[in-house]
Amino acid sequence: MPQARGGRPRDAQLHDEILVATSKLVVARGYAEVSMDSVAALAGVSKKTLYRRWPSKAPMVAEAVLNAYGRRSTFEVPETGDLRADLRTWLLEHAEFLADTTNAALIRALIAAAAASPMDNEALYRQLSIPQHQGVVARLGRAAAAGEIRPDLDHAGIADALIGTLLLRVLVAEPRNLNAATEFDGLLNALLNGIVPAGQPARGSGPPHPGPHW
Amino acid sequence: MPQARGGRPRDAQLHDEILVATSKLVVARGYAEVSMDSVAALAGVSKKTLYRRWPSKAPMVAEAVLNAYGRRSTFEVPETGDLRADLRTWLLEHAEFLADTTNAALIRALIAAAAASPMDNEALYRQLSIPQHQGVVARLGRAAAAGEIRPDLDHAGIADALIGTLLLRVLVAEPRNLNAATEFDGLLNALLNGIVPAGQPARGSGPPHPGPHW
Amino acid sequence: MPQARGGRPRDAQLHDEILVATSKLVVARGYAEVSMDSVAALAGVSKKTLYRRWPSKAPMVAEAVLNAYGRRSTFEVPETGDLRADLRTWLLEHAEFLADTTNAALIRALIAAAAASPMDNEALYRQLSIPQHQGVVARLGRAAAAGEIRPDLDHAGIADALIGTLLLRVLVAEPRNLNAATEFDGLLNALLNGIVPAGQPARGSGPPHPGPHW
Amino acid sequence: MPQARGGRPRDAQLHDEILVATSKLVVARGYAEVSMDSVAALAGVSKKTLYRRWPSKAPMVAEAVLNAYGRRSTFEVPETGDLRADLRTWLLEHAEFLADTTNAALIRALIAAAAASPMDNEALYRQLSIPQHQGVVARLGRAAAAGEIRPDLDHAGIADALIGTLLLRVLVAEPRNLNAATEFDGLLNALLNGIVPAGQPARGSGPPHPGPHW
DNA sequence: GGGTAACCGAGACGGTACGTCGAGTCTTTCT
DNA sequence: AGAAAGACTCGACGTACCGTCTCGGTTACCC
Repeated sequence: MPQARGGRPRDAQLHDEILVATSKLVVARGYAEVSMDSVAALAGVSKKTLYRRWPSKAPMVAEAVLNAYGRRSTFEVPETGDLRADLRTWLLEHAEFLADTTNAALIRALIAAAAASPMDNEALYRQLSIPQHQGVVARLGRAAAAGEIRPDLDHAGIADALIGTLLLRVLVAEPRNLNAATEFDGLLNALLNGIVPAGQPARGSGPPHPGPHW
Repeated sequence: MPQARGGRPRDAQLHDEILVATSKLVVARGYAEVSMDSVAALAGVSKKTLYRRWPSKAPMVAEAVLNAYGRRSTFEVPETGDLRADLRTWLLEHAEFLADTTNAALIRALIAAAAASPMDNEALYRQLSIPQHQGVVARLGRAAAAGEIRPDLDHAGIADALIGTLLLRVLVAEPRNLNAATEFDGLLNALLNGIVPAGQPARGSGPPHPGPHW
Repeated sequence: MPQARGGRPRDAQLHDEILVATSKLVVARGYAEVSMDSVAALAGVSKKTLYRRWPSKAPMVAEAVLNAYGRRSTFEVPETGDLRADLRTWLLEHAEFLADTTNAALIRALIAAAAASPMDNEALYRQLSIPQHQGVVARLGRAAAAGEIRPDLDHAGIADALIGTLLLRVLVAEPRNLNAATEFDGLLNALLNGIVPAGQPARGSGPPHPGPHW
Repeated sequence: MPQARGGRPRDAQLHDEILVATSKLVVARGYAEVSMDSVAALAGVSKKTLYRRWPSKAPMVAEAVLNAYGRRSTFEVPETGDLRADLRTWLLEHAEFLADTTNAALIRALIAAAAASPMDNEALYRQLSIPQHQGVVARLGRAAAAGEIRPDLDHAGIADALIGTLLLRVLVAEPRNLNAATEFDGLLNALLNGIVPAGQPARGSGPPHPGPHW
């Protein structure tokens, strides 16, 4: 049996209301401009209640962002049978998602929150990236099982490259972001078909995988 | 142009002392925990002097980080003639650099500084990533000129993927980071030789770009 | 021990336990530093129980102080037939009582409680001072009836002066308090025998009261 | 020469503005309802500035009250040659002063401040009472020098009795305060002419003073 | 070589947010 | 129904940091 026999239980509904209020403010004003008082006011809650649930502002905002983020995006990699098209669709969906001011604000707030509490910033980023990572890895796994791609690939490494590309785009936020499609096509072209000319394997061909017979 | 006719000139040496003090504190405590007062105290300087040189905390920290970063790393892509080996060397150098807590802290601080002043965060990131970006693009360009790789590639897209991978690693800082080599080999294997089986181009291969004739 | 169905049996006992806990804390920390939570914790009682019995902190502390005070002192004015000696004894008893840090702390707490709830501060002070006031007035009344003192005196005014002297001593707490005896003797000397020289009534002697024929 | 070579000096004018704002709020709302924020707002000052000058609320309010009090009342004992009339005038002036809501509020605030910081509450009361004390003692001294009163009196004890009477009146604040005159007359009658009948000295006549020849 | 203009250290200042705490109320479960 | 436990609102507390300003005092340039 659990502890906590007596006493009024915490209001579970408040948890959500606080997170929603927090993410609204984060989107509207950015991490630094969100104060605990403003969150408390918007959520109709006292600061004490905030601090009962989170030790400080950073983890509260982090949870709010993760919560809002998870609510808005699943972004499972589609599965039409055409891997290139599926990955392209997935990348474009993300690019579009991040092009939305609201969503970009959330991500930036998470970065700020992570910077403010260096202790757990790894965990924060991981929570953000792992779902996507797993989605890509799973899709590649199925492609491999279907013989669509070579069997000796490091799926995690490829997923990291794709996610890293997206991450770099959020942070740098270049104006050329608008035509994300051609950039992604360039990457996918390289990745799918390889950089080296078709019949000419790169020198010192990759030790860890069973080299092909060329 | 005749600026500053009269008056005592700024002490150029102070500039460096301040930047060094700032980067020390950033490494030790993280961006959020570094206060202007603490920088002033450690540098033996008044706050006024700080604000005479930088408009606010974020650009000061950014310059300090860039300064410290530039002092420690050049990381030009080597050129042995073996592209795979060269990129592998370059990736590992960076991974090793970022595995040092001090350096990772600097990068994280820069990201935090950028998040704190969204105005110029693009410029900040670009200052950090562009040198590396250009290095990779130049190396790919020379490889293309030498016929070492296919001529129709989007070098910028590939560079972004590599840099993005590294960026993701700093932020997420997974424990598996220790054996970066195998992950990089996986990525390079995919990138160099292509994901799809050797003789079987992916379906719908590269529509938007002038597809080659294979 | 048979108790009622619902649960008021501890009623009376709890009351005392709370008051004792309160007065302990008041003595140890002073009025402002005593929190309802600390009282509840020390008394092993919930805050709700406190508020079931008193409307707020001030009256609770007031009752605790009055309770502790009444338990420690009666201080009836003695009646040996010698008024000066009796008043002197009474004054010294009080001075000694108030020289005890504990007791002085109680009085100060009561004053603080009264200041905190100006509504009923009169009642508070009166509860504290009236018993003493009545004691002095009664003693003076009997002295008057016995012809020991002049019949035309304002006993209440004299009592106020004596009590006021004591009150001033608690609050000011001068180091010279140690030899209270001589100060009291000085006051009693003036009060008993008069300030003006024996045979020379003060000018404008006592206009408002029916002056005697001297 | 004093220390504090460098640095911007404290703005001396702020000191007064803060004290004035504080006493205004104290009069309007009472001690407990005055917050540091409200004082800062009314004085047009930051909280930091308040805490630079006073360690906490209590001494700040105390100084403000003492300041306002000293500004409003001198209450030197008049000197017409008629001691009884002079003391009567002085007592009535004080009673009238304390009957004013504003002034009573100040005194009560001082009491509350003293209760909140038990450390220096003695000093607080002393600052309040000493000027008055000295005034009465001085007046009595001159009366003694003029042969107006007996030479063997403890002037301090008498002053304490008068001030104590006033203090008791502030605290108890009885409705009968309105006709303070008759109460004071009663006290003065007793004090001036003595309690015991003219020709009949009290038994056990006061040891410490040179007893008269009865 | 005396002015003057900008520098420098020190630190007060306004503003704003932080995280804590106390008073008093309310809601649960247990007895 | 009364009691313990403890969550809840409200609002003040005292601290910290940012960026500005004001001191006394120090250089450098320029006339």
